[in-house]
Amino acid sequence: MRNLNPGTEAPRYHQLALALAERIGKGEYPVGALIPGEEQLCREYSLSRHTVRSALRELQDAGLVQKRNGVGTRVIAAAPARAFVHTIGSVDELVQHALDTRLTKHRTRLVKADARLARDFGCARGAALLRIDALRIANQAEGEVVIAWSRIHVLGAYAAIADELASVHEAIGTRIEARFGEHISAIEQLASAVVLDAQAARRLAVAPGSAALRIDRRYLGANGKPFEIATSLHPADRFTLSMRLDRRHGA
Amino acid sequence: MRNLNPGTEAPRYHQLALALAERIGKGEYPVGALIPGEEQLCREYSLSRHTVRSALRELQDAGLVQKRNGVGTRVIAAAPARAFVHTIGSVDELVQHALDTRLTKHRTRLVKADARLARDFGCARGAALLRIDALRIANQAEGEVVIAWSRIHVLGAYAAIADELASVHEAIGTRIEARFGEHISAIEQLASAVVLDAQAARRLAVAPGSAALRIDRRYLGANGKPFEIATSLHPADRFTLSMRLDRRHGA
DNA sequence: AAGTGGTCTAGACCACTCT
DNA sequence: GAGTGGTCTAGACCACTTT
Repeated sequence: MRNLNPGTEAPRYHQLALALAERIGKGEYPVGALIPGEEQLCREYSLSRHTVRSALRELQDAGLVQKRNGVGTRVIAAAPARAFVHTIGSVDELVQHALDTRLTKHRTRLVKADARLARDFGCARGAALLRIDALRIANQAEGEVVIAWSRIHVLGAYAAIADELASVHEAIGTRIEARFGEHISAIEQLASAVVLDAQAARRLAVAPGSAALRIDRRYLGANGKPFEIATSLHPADRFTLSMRLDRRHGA
Repeated sequence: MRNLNPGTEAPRYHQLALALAERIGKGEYPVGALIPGEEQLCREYSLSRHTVRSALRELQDAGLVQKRNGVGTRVIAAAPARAFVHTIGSVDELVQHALDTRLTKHRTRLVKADARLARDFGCARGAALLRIDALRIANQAEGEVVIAWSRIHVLGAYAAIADELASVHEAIGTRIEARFGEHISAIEQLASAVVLDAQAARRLAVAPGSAALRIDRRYLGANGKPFEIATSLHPADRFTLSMRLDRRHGA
Protein backbone atom coordinates (compact mmCIF):
# COMPACT_ATOMS: atom_id res chain seq x y z
CA MET A 1 0.00 0.00 0.00
CA ARG A 2 1.22 3.41 -0.97
CA ASN A 3 0.97 6.58 0.98
CA LEU A 4 -0.12 9.96 -0.25
CA ASN A 5 -0.31 13.03 1.99
CA PRO A 6 2.51 15.19 0.70
CA GLY A 7 0.99 18.13 2.52
CA THR A 8 -2.60 17.25 3.27
CA GLU A 9 -3.58 20.54 1.62
CA ALA A 10 -4.90 19.21 -1.65
CA PRO A 11 -7.85 16.83 -1.96
CA ARG A 12 -6.88 13.19 -1.99
CA TYR A 13 -8.22 12.58 -5.48
CA HIS A 14 -5.92 15.32 -6.73
CA GLN A 15 -2.94 13.91 -4.89
CA LEU A 16 -3.68 10.56 -6.44
CA ALA A 17 -3.99 12.13 -9.87
CA LEU A 18 -0.60 13.78 -9.44
CA ALA A 19 0.94 10.54 -8.23
CA LEU A 20 -0.40 8.60 -11.18
CA ALA A 21 0.58 11.34 -13.62
CA GLU A 22 4.12 11.13 -12.28
CA ARG A 23 4.23 7.38 -12.69
CA ILE A 24 2.94 7.80 -16.23
CA GLY A 25 5.48 10.51 -16.96
CA LYS A 26 8.29 8.31 -15.72
CA GLY A 27 7.26 5.56 -18.08
CA GLU A 28 6.17 3.19 -15.35
CA TYR A 29 2.88 3.01 -17.21
CA PRO A 30 3.91 3.57 -20.83
CA VAL A 31 1.62 4.95 -23.48
CA GLY A 32 -0.70 2.24 -24.65
CA ALA A 33 -0.60 0.26 -21.44
CA LEU A 34 -3.40 -0.24 -18.96
CA ILE A 35 -3.00 1.23 -15.52
CA PRO A 36 -4.23 -0.85 -12.56
CA GLY A 37 -7.97 -1.26 -12.21
CA GLU A 38 -10.02 1.00 -10.00
CA GLU A 39 -10.50 -1.63 -7.33
CA GLN A 40 -6.80 -2.27 -7.16
CA LEU A 41 -6.02 1.43 -6.89
CA CYS A 42 -8.51 1.61 -4.03
CA ARG A 43 -6.60 -1.08 -2.18
CA GLU A 44 -3.18 0.24 -3.15
CA TYR A 45 -3.85 3.77 -1.89
CA SER A 46 -6.52 2.98 0.70
CA LEU A 47 -9.10 5.19 -0.95
CA SER A 48 -12.73 4.74 -1.81
CA ARG A 49 -13.66 4.00 -5.35
CA HIS A 50 -15.35 7.37 -5.67
CA THR A 51 -12.08 9.12 -4.87
CA VAL A 52 -10.13 6.95 -7.26
CA ARG A 53 -12.62 7.68 -10.00
CA SER A 54 -12.32 11.40 -9.37
CA ALA A 55 -8.58 11.12 -9.82
CA LEU A 56 -8.99 9.17 -13.03
CA ARG A 57 -11.45 11.73 -14.35
CA GLU A 58 -8.85 14.38 -13.73
CA LEU A 59 -6.31 12.41 -15.71
CA GLN A 60 -8.85 11.84 -18.43
CA ASP A 61 -9.67 15.53 -18.62
CA ALA A 62 -5.96 16.22 -18.87
CA GLY A 63 -5.78 13.89 -21.83
CA LEU A 64 -3.44 11.38 -20.19
CA VAL A 65 -5.73 8.37 -20.07
CA GLN A 66 -8.80 7.01 -21.72
CA LYS A 67 -11.29 4.68 -20.11
CA ARG A 68 -13.13 1.86 -21.79
CA ASN A 69 -15.87 -0.06 -20.16
CA GLY A 70 -15.03 -3.69 -19.74
CA VAL A 71 -11.39 -3.11 -20.61
CA GLY A 72 -9.70 -0.67 -18.32
CA THR A 73 -7.93 2.66 -18.24
CA ARG A 74 -5.34 3.09 -20.91
CA VAL A 75 -2.49 5.59 -21.04
CA ILE A 76 -2.75 7.68 -24.19
CA ALA A 77 -0.13 10.36 -23.49
CA ALA A 78 2.88 10.61 -21.22
CA ALA A 79 2.43 14.31 -20.53
CA PRO A 80 -0.52 16.66 -20.72
CA ALA A 81 -0.84 18.30 -24.10
CA ARG A 82 -0.20 21.98 -23.91
CA ALA A 83 -2.01 22.95 -27.01
CA PHE A 84 -3.05 26.28 -28.36
CA VAL A 85 -6.62 26.85 -29.31
CA HIS A 86 -8.21 29.40 -31.51
CA THR A 87 -11.87 29.69 -30.61
CA ILE A 88 -14.51 31.52 -32.52
CA GLY A 89 -18.09 31.82 -31.46
CA SER A 90 -19.59 31.86 -34.91
CA VAL A 91 -18.71 31.45 -38.53
CA ASP A 92 -18.93 35.19 -38.97
CA GLU A 93 -16.09 35.64 -36.55
CA LEU A 94 -13.99 33.47 -38.78
CA VAL A 95 -15.00 35.30 -41.89
CA GLN A 96 -14.44 38.57 -40.06
CA HIS A 97 -16.96 40.45 -42.10
CA ALA A 98 -18.34 43.32 -40.17
CA LEU A 99 -22.06 43.20 -39.74
CA ASP A 100 -22.43 46.07 -42.11
CA THR A 101 -21.48 44.21 -45.26
CA ARG A 102 -23.60 42.76 -48.01
CA LEU A 103 -23.32 40.94 -51.29
CA THR A 104 -23.87 42.81 -54.53
CA LYS A 105 -23.70 42.08 -58.21
CA HIS A 106 -24.25 38.46 -57.47
CA ARG A 107 -24.76 36.14 -60.38
CA THR A 108 -25.87 32.60 -59.85
CA ARG A 109 -25.77 29.71 -62.22
CA LEU A 110 -26.46 26.03 -61.94
CA VAL A 111 -23.42 24.08 -63.06
CA LYS A 112 -22.43 20.45 -63.32
CA ALA A 113 -19.45 19.33 -61.29
CA ASP A 114 -16.36 18.95 -63.42
CA ALA A 115 -13.53 16.67 -62.39
CA ARG A 116 -12.02 19.19 -60.04
CA LEU A 117 -15.24 20.20 -58.32
CA ALA A 118 -16.30 16.58 -58.04
CA ARG A 119 -13.06 15.82 -56.27
CA ASP A 120 -13.30 18.82 -53.99
CA PHE A 121 -16.88 18.04 -53.02
CA GLY A 122 -16.46 14.31 -52.98
CA CYS A 123 -19.46 14.03 -55.27
CA ALA A 124 -20.04 12.46 -58.66
CA ARG A 125 -18.97 14.18 -61.83
CA GLY A 126 -21.91 15.92 -63.36
CA ALA A 127 -23.65 16.44 -60.03
CA ALA A 128 -25.61 19.67 -59.79
CA LEU A 129 -24.00 22.61 -58.02
CA LEU A 130 -24.96 26.21 -57.61
CA ARG A 131 -22.26 28.72 -58.45
CA ILE A 132 -22.45 32.17 -56.97
CA ASP A 133 -20.18 35.00 -58.02
CA ALA A 134 -20.54 38.12 -55.95
CA LEU A 135 -18.84 41.14 -54.50
CA ARG A 136 -18.93 41.79 -50.80
CA ILE A 137 -19.02 45.45 -49.97
CA ALA A 138 -18.90 47.32 -46.71
CA ASN A 139 -20.39 50.66 -45.80
CA GLN A 140 -17.76 52.99 -44.50
CA ALA A 141 -17.56 56.66 -43.72
CA GLU A 142 -16.11 57.41 -47.14
CA GLY A 143 -18.77 55.39 -48.91
CA GLU A 144 -18.91 51.80 -50.03
CA VAL A 145 -15.76 49.74 -50.29
CA VAL A 146 -15.29 46.41 -52.00
CA ILE A 147 -13.94 43.92 -49.49
CA ALA A 148 -13.87 40.82 -51.60
CA TRP A 149 -14.87 39.07 -54.74
CA SER A 150 -16.10 35.57 -54.02
CA ARG A 151 -16.90 32.50 -56.01
CA ILE A 152 -18.97 30.09 -54.05
CA HIS A 153 -20.17 26.63 -54.95
CA VAL A 154 -22.88 24.92 -52.95
CA LEU A 155 -24.51 21.54 -53.38
CA GLY A 156 -27.45 21.62 -55.74
CA ALA A 157 -29.73 20.60 -52.90
CA TYR A 158 -29.28 24.08 -51.46
CA ALA A 159 -29.66 25.97 -54.72
CA ALA A 160 -32.75 27.68 -53.38
CA ILE A 161 -30.42 29.83 -51.31
CA ALA A 162 -30.01 31.88 -54.47
CA ASP A 163 -33.26 33.73 -53.91
CA GLU A 164 -32.15 35.40 -50.72
CA LEU A 165 -28.60 36.40 -51.48
CA ALA A 166 -29.37 40.09 -51.54
CA SER A 167 -30.54 40.00 -47.94
CA VAL A 168 -27.79 37.76 -46.56
CA HIS A 169 -25.41 39.67 -44.36
CA GLU A 170 -23.95 36.67 -42.62
CA ALA A 171 -21.86 33.92 -44.15
CA ILE A 172 -23.76 31.81 -46.63
CA GLY A 173 -22.82 28.63 -44.83
CA THR A 174 -24.64 29.89 -41.79
CA ARG A 175 -27.75 30.64 -43.82
CA ILE A 176 -27.72 27.17 -45.30
CA GLU A 177 -27.38 25.70 -41.87
CA ALA A 178 -30.36 27.66 -40.60
CA ARG A 179 -32.60 27.20 -43.58
CA PHE A 180 -31.92 23.66 -44.69
CA GLY A 181 -30.93 22.03 -41.46
CA GLU A 182 -27.43 21.27 -42.66
CA HIS A 183 -24.90 21.04 -39.87
CA ILE A 184 -21.49 22.62 -40.17
CA SER A 185 -19.20 20.11 -38.50
CA ALA A 186 -15.95 21.78 -39.46
CA ILE A 187 -14.44 24.45 -41.64
CA GLU A 188 -11.18 24.20 -43.51
CA GLN A 189 -9.45 27.39 -44.48
CA LEU A 190 -6.45 28.15 -46.64
CA ALA A 191 -4.90 31.58 -46.99
CA SER A 192 -2.40 32.52 -49.65
CA ALA A 193 -1.18 35.53 -51.54
CA VAL A 194 -1.82 36.06 -55.22
CA VAL A 195 -1.26 38.69 -57.86
CA LEU A 196 -4.51 39.82 -59.43
CA ASP A 197 -4.88 39.28 -63.13
CA ALA A 198 -6.62 41.85 -65.29
CA GLN A 199 -10.05 40.33 -64.92
CA ALA A 200 -9.92 39.95 -61.16
CA ALA A 201 -8.49 43.44 -60.77
CA ARG A 202 -11.35 44.85 -62.79
CA ARG A 203 -13.91 43.11 -60.60
CA LEU A 204 -12.34 44.51 -57.46
CA ALA A 205 -11.72 47.90 -59.01
CA VAL A 206 -8.01 47.87 -58.23
CA ALA A 207 -4.94 48.14 -60.38
CA PRO A 208 -3.90 45.00 -62.28
CA GLY A 209 -0.80 43.43 -60.78
CA SER A 210 -1.69 44.38 -57.24
CA ALA A 211 -1.68 41.76 -54.54
CA ALA A 212 -4.63 40.09 -52.92
CA LEU A 213 -5.24 37.70 -50.09
CA ARG A 214 -6.90 34.58 -51.37
CA ILE A 215 -8.92 32.60 -48.89
CA ASP A 216 -10.37 29.21 -49.65
CA ARG A 217 -12.92 27.81 -47.26
CA ARG A 218 -14.63 24.46 -47.22
CA TYR A 219 -17.68 24.01 -45.06
CA LEU A 220 -18.00 20.39 -44.04
CA GLY A 221 -21.42 18.97 -43.26
CA ALA A 222 -22.50 16.32 -40.83
CA ASN A 223 -21.21 13.57 -43.11
CA GLY A 224 -17.76 15.13 -43.20
CA LYS A 225 -18.06 16.14 -46.83
CA PRO A 226 -18.17 19.76 -47.95
CA PHE A 227 -21.49 21.28 -48.86
CA GLU A 228 -20.05 24.69 -49.67
CA ILE A 229 -16.68 25.68 -51.04
CA ALA A 230 -15.84 29.34 -51.35
CA THR A 231 -12.91 31.24 -52.71
CA SER A 232 -12.50 34.90 -51.86
CA LEU A 233 -10.06 37.44 -53.19
CA HIS A 234 -9.42 40.36 -50.86
CA PRO A 235 -7.54 43.43 -52.01
CA ALA A 236 -4.33 43.50 -50.02
CA ASP A 237 -4.96 46.82 -48.36
CA ARG A 238 -8.54 46.12 -47.34
CA PHE A 239 -8.46 42.88 -45.46
CA THR A 240 -6.27 41.14 -42.93
CA LEU A 241 -6.88 37.72 -41.51
CA SER A 242 -6.37 37.82 -37.79
CA MET A 243 -6.57 35.27 -35.06
CA ARG A 244 -5.54 34.72 -31.50
CA LEU A 245 -4.56 31.38 -30.10
CA ASP A 246 -4.63 30.83 -26.37
CA ARG A 247 -2.72 28.23 -24.54
CA ARG A 248 -4.86 25.56 -23.06
CA HIS A 249 -3.70 22.97 -20.61
CA GLY A 250 -4.95 19.46 -20.78
CA ALA A 251 -7.05 17.89 -23.46
CA MET B 1 -41.51 15.95 -6.74
CA ARG B 2 -40.74 15.68 -10.40
CA ASN B 3 -40.44 12.57 -12.44
CA LEU B 4 -37.77 11.68 -14.93
CA ASN B 5 -37.72 8.39 -16.84
CA PRO B 6 -38.49 9.47 -20.39
CA GLY B 7 -37.27 6.13 -21.58
CA THR B 8 -35.12 4.68 -18.83
CA GLU B 9 -32.36 4.21 -21.39
CA ALA B 10 -30.11 7.07 -20.36
CA PRO B 11 -28.45 7.39 -16.96
CA ARG B 12 -30.48 9.38 -14.47
CA TYR B 13 -27.85 12.06 -14.09
CA HIS B 14 -28.05 12.65 -17.82
CA GLN B 15 -31.82 12.79 -17.75
CA LEU B 16 -31.60 15.33 -14.97
CA ALA B 17 -29.05 17.35 -16.90
CA LEU B 18 -31.36 17.41 -19.91
CA ALA B 19 -34.31 18.40 -17.77
CA LEU B 20 -32.41 21.24 -16.15
CA ALA B 21 -30.97 22.36 -19.48
CA GLU B 22 -34.50 22.56 -20.83
CA ARG B 23 -35.69 24.62 -17.87
CA ILE B 24 -32.72 26.91 -18.37
CA GLY B 25 -33.39 27.18 -22.08
CA LYS B 26 -36.99 28.10 -21.42
CA GLY B 27 -35.93 30.92 -19.17
CA GLU B 28 -37.28 29.35 -16.02
CA TYR B 29 -33.81 29.82 -14.61
CA PRO B 30 -32.57 32.91 -16.43
CA VAL B 31 -28.93 33.71 -17.02
CA GLY B 32 -27.45 35.09 -13.84
CA ALA B 33 -29.89 33.36 -11.53
CA LEU B 34 -29.12 30.56 -9.10
CA ILE B 35 -30.70 27.20 -9.72
CA PRO B 36 -31.97 25.26 -6.68
CA GLY B 37 -29.37 23.86 -4.35
CA GLU B 38 -28.12 20.33 -4.64
CA GLU B 39 -30.05 19.14 -1.60
CA GLN B 40 -33.24 20.57 -2.96
CA LEU B 41 -32.70 18.96 -6.35
CA CYS B 42 -32.17 15.66 -4.54
CA ARG B 43 -35.57 15.99 -2.89
CA GLU B 44 -37.27 17.37 -5.99
CA TYR B 45 -36.17 14.54 -8.24
CA SER B 46 -35.68 11.84 -5.62
CA LEU B 47 -32.06 11.33 -6.47
CA SER B 48 -28.92 10.98 -4.43
CA ARG B 49 -26.62 13.91 -4.16
CA HIS B 50 -23.96 12.08 -6.14
CA THR B 51 -26.33 11.77 -9.10
CA VAL B 52 -27.38 15.38 -8.86
CA ARG B 53 -23.76 16.47 -8.80
CA SER B 54 -23.03 14.38 -11.89
CA ALA B 55 -25.83 16.17 -13.68
CA LEU B 56 -24.53 19.56 -12.59
CA ARG B 57 -21.05 18.66 -13.75
CA GLU B 58 -22.47 17.85 -17.15
CA LEU B 59 -24.13 21.25 -17.28
CA GLN B 60 -20.93 22.87 -16.12
CA ASP B 61 -18.92 21.10 -18.80
CA ALA B 62 -21.48 22.28 -21.33
CA GLY B 63 -20.90 25.83 -20.18
CA LEU B 64 -24.42 26.39 -18.95
CA VAL B 65 -23.75 26.84 -15.24
CA GLN B 66 -20.94 27.75 -12.93
CA LYS B 67 -20.64 26.58 -9.34
CA ARG B 68 -19.33 28.59 -6.46
CA ASN B 69 -18.67 27.15 -3.08
CA GLY B 70 -20.83 28.73 -0.44
CA VAL B 71 -23.01 30.46 -2.99
CA GLY B 72 -24.66 28.05 -5.35
CA THR B 73 -24.94 27.12 -8.99
CA ARG B 74 -25.45 30.02 -11.28
CA VAL B 75 -26.74 30.01 -14.85
CA ILE B 76 -24.19 31.58 -17.17
CA ALA B 77 -25.69 30.72 -20.56
CA ALA B 78 -29.13 29.78 -21.80
CA ALA B 79 -27.86 27.42 -24.46
CA PRO B 80 -24.61 25.53 -24.96
CA ALA B 81 -22.14 27.51 -26.99
CA ARG B 82 -21.58 25.99 -30.37
CA ALA B 83 -18.22 27.42 -31.09
CA PHE B 84 -15.57 26.41 -33.56
CA VAL B 85 -12.11 25.64 -32.36
CA HIS B 86 -8.83 25.46 -34.13
CA THR B 87 -6.43 23.41 -32.08
CA ILE B 88 -2.73 23.08 -32.60
CA GLY B 89 -0.48 20.92 -30.54
CA SER B 90 2.56 23.11 -30.72
CA VAL B 91 3.78 26.42 -31.96
CA ASP B 92 5.44 24.68 -34.85
CA GLU B 93 2.09 23.47 -36.07
CA LEU B 94 0.98 27.08 -36.21
CA VAL B 95 4.07 28.15 -38.02
CA GLN B 96 3.69 25.15 -40.29
CA HIS B 97 7.36 24.86 -40.92
CA ALA B 98 8.30 21.34 -41.73
CA LEU B 99 10.85 19.91 -39.37
CA ASP B 100 13.46 20.03 -42.06
CA THR B 101 13.86 23.78 -42.15
CA ARG B 102 16.49 26.03 -40.71
CA LEU B 103 17.50 29.64 -40.49
CA THR B 104 20.34 30.96 -42.61
CA LYS B 105 21.99 34.25 -43.30
CA HIS B 106 20.80 35.50 -39.97
CA ARG B 107 22.02 38.86 -38.82
CA THR B 108 21.38 40.03 -35.31
CA ARG B 109 21.62 43.47 -33.86
CA LEU B 110 20.76 45.06 -30.56
CA VAL B 111 18.40 47.96 -31.12
CA LYS B 112 16.58 50.45 -28.98
CA ALA B 113 12.82 50.45 -29.16
CA ASP B 114 11.51 53.29 -31.27
CA ALA B 115 8.01 54.65 -30.81
CA ARG B 116 6.41 51.94 -32.86
CA LEU B 117 8.27 49.00 -31.30
CA ALA B 118 7.68 50.44 -27.84
CA ARG B 119 3.98 50.53 -28.53
CA ASP B 120 3.92 47.02 -29.99
CA PHE B 121 5.84 45.56 -27.09
CA GLY B 122 4.23 47.70 -24.43
CA CYS B 123 7.69 48.67 -23.24
CA ALA B 124 9.47 51.97 -22.76
CA ARG B 125 11.00 53.83 -25.67
CA GLY B 126 14.68 53.11 -25.80
CA ALA B 127 14.33 49.71 -24.20
CA ALA B 128 16.78 47.13 -25.50
CA LEU B 129 15.56 44.67 -28.11
CA LEU B 130 17.29 42.08 -30.22
CA ARG B 131 16.53 42.23 -33.92
CA ILE B 132 17.01 39.13 -36.00
CA ASP B 133 16.83 39.10 -39.78
CA ALA B 134 17.00 35.69 -41.34
CA LEU B 135 15.93 33.46 -44.15
CA ARG B 136 14.17 30.21 -43.45
CA ILE B 137 15.00 27.54 -45.94
CA ALA B 138 13.72 24.02 -46.43
CA ASN B 139 15.44 21.02 -47.87
CA GLN B 140 13.47 19.59 -50.71
CA ALA B 141 14.06 17.04 -53.37
CA GLU B 142 15.11 19.71 -55.84
CA GLY B 143 17.46 21.35 -53.39
CA GLU B 144 17.05 24.13 -50.90
CA VAL B 145 14.11 26.47 -51.16
CA VAL B 146 13.59 29.77 -49.40
CA ILE B 147 10.33 29.62 -47.48
CA ALA B 148 10.43 32.99 -45.81
CA TRP B 149 12.35 36.05 -44.88
CA SER B 150 11.71 37.01 -41.28
CA ARG B 151 12.38 39.98 -39.11
CA ILE B 152 12.07 39.12 -35.47
CA HIS B 153 12.33 41.31 -32.41
CA VAL B 154 12.70 39.83 -28.97
CA LEU B 155 13.03 41.47 -25.59
CA GLY B 156 16.59 42.32 -24.70
CA ALA B 157 16.43 39.92 -21.78
CA TYR B 158 16.49 37.07 -24.26
CA ALA B 159 19.19 38.46 -26.50
CA ALA B 160 21.40 35.49 -25.67
CA ILE B 161 19.20 33.45 -27.99
CA ALA B 162 21.33 34.94 -30.77
CA ASP B 163 24.12 32.45 -30.18
CA GLU B 164 22.08 29.41 -31.10
CA LEU B 165 20.13 30.59 -34.11
CA ALA B 166 22.00 28.38 -36.52
CA SER B 167 20.85 25.28 -34.68
CA VAL B 168 17.26 26.30 -34.10
CA HIS B 169 14.88 24.32 -36.26
CA GLU B 170 11.79 25.08 -34.25
CA ALA B 171 10.12 28.43 -33.79
CA ILE B 172 12.21 30.89 -31.85
CA GLY B 173 9.40 31.54 -29.36
CA THR B 174 9.55 27.88 -28.41
CA ARG B 175 13.30 28.06 -27.87
CA ILE B 176 12.92 31.12 -25.65
CA GLU B 177 10.28 29.33 -23.65
CA ALA B 178 12.50 26.33 -23.12
CA ARG B 179 15.72 28.18 -22.42
CA PHE B 180 14.60 31.18 -20.40
CA GLY B 181 11.50 29.85 -18.74
CA GLU B 182 9.26 32.35 -20.46
CA HIS B 183 5.71 31.10 -20.87
CA ILE B 184 3.80 31.58 -24.10
CA SER B 185 0.29 32.36 -22.92
CA ALA B 186 -1.11 33.28 -26.32
CA ILE B 187 -0.15 34.01 -29.88
CA GLU B 188 -1.69 36.65 -32.08
CA GLN B 189 -1.39 36.23 -35.81
CA LEU B 190 -2.22 38.48 -38.72
CA ALA B 191 -2.05 37.39 -42.34
CA SER B 192 -2.15 39.74 -45.28
CA ALA B 193 -1.03 39.97 -48.86
CA VAL B 194 1.71 42.31 -50.06
CA VAL B 195 3.62 43.08 -53.19
CA LEU B 196 7.33 42.61 -52.72
CA ASP B 197 9.49 45.64 -53.26
CA ALA B 198 12.87 45.32 -54.91
CA GLN B 199 14.77 44.77 -51.69
CA ALA B 200 12.44 42.11 -50.33
CA ALA B 201 12.29 40.37 -53.69
CA ARG B 202 16.07 40.22 -53.78
CA ARG B 203 16.22 38.67 -50.33
CA LEU B 204 13.73 35.99 -51.31
CA ALA B 205 15.25 35.53 -54.75
CA VAL B 206 11.99 36.13 -56.56
CA ALA B 207 10.94 38.67 -59.15
CA PRO B 208 10.18 42.19 -57.92
CA GLY B 209 6.46 42.89 -57.98
CA SER B 210 5.47 39.36 -57.14
CA ALA B 211 3.09 38.71 -54.28
CA ALA B 212 3.89 37.41 -50.85
CA LEU B 213 1.97 36.32 -47.81
CA ARG B 214 2.90 38.50 -44.88
CA ILE B 215 2.38 36.99 -41.46
CA ASP B 216 2.79 38.96 -38.27
CA ARG B 217 2.93 37.05 -35.03
CA ARG B 218 3.07 38.28 -31.49
CA TYR B 219 4.05 35.85 -28.77
CA LEU B 220 2.52 36.91 -25.49
CA GLY B 221 4.21 35.99 -22.25
CA ALA B 222 2.80 35.18 -18.86
CA ASN B 223 2.15 38.85 -18.17
CA GLY B 224 0.09 39.18 -21.32
CA LYS B 225 2.67 41.37 -23.04
CA PRO B 226 4.59 40.25 -26.10
CA PHE B 227 8.15 39.06 -25.68
CA GLU B 228 8.63 38.32 -29.36
CA ILE B 229 7.17 39.92 -32.44
CA ALA B 230 7.92 38.43 -35.81
CA THR B 231 7.10 39.40 -39.35
CA SER B 232 7.54 36.87 -42.12
CA LEU B 233 7.29 37.29 -45.85
CA HIS B 234 6.48 34.11 -47.73
CA PRO B 235 6.72 33.93 -51.52
CA ALA B 236 3.17 33.40 -52.74
CA ASP B 237 3.84 30.09 -54.42
CA ARG B 238 5.76 28.54 -51.56
CA PHE B 239 3.55 28.88 -48.55
CA THR B 240 -0.11 28.61 -47.70
CA LEU B 241 -1.58 29.16 -44.29
CA SER B 242 -4.03 26.39 -43.54
CA MET B 243 -6.25 25.60 -40.63
CA ARG B 244 -9.19 23.51 -39.73
CA LEU B 245 -11.81 24.54 -37.25
CA ASP B 246 -13.99 21.90 -35.67
CA ARG B 247 -17.32 22.52 -34.13
CA ARG B 248 -17.28 22.01 -30.46
CA HIS B 249 -20.32 21.73 -28.28
CA GLY B 250 -20.30 23.12 -24.83
CA ALA B 251 -17.70 25.27 -23.19
C1' DA C 1 -17.23 -16.66 -15.78
C1' DA C 2 -14.26 -13.14 -14.36
C1' DG C 3 -12.86 -8.57 -14.40
C1' DT C 4 -13.51 -3.93 -15.91
C1' DG C 5 -15.58 0.59 -15.78
C1' DG C 6 -20.57 2.95 -15.21
C1' DT C 7 -24.19 4.14 -12.26
C1' DC C 8 -26.42 4.89 -7.88
C1' DT C 9 -27.57 5.20 -2.86
C1' DA C 10 -27.13 6.80 2.05
C1' DG C 11 -24.72 9.12 5.01
C1' DA C 12 -21.00 11.96 6.83
C1' DC C 13 -17.87 15.96 7.63
C1' DC C 14 -15.73 20.07 5.88
C1' DA C 15 -14.66 24.86 3.75
C1' DC C 16 -16.76 28.57 2.12
C1' DT C 17 -20.09 32.69 1.69
C1' DC C 18 -23.46 35.56 3.33
C1' DT C 19 -26.35 37.65 6.79
C1' DG D 1 -25.40 30.44 12.18
C1' DA D 2 -27.57 28.78 8.17
C1' DG D 3 -27.00 27.29 3.68
C1' DT D 4 -24.06 26.21 -0.12
C1' DG D 5 -20.92 23.38 -2.73
C1' DG D 6 -16.47 20.12 -1.97
C1' DT D 7 -14.78 15.89 -0.39
C1' DC D 8 -15.02 11.17 1.12
C1' DT D 9 -16.60 6.48 2.61
C1' DA D 10 -18.94 1.87 2.20
C1' DG D 11 -21.55 -0.77 -0.27
C1' DA D 12 -24.41 -2.26 -4.13
C1' DC D 13 -25.90 -3.59 -8.85
C1' DC D 14 -25.26 -3.17 -13.76
C1' DA D 15 -23.31 -3.19 -18.73
C1' DC D 16 -19.57 -4.25 -21.09
C1' DT D 17 -15.37 -6.87 -22.84
C1' DT D 18 -12.51 -10.68 -22.80
C1' DT D 19 -11.27 -15.50 -21.95
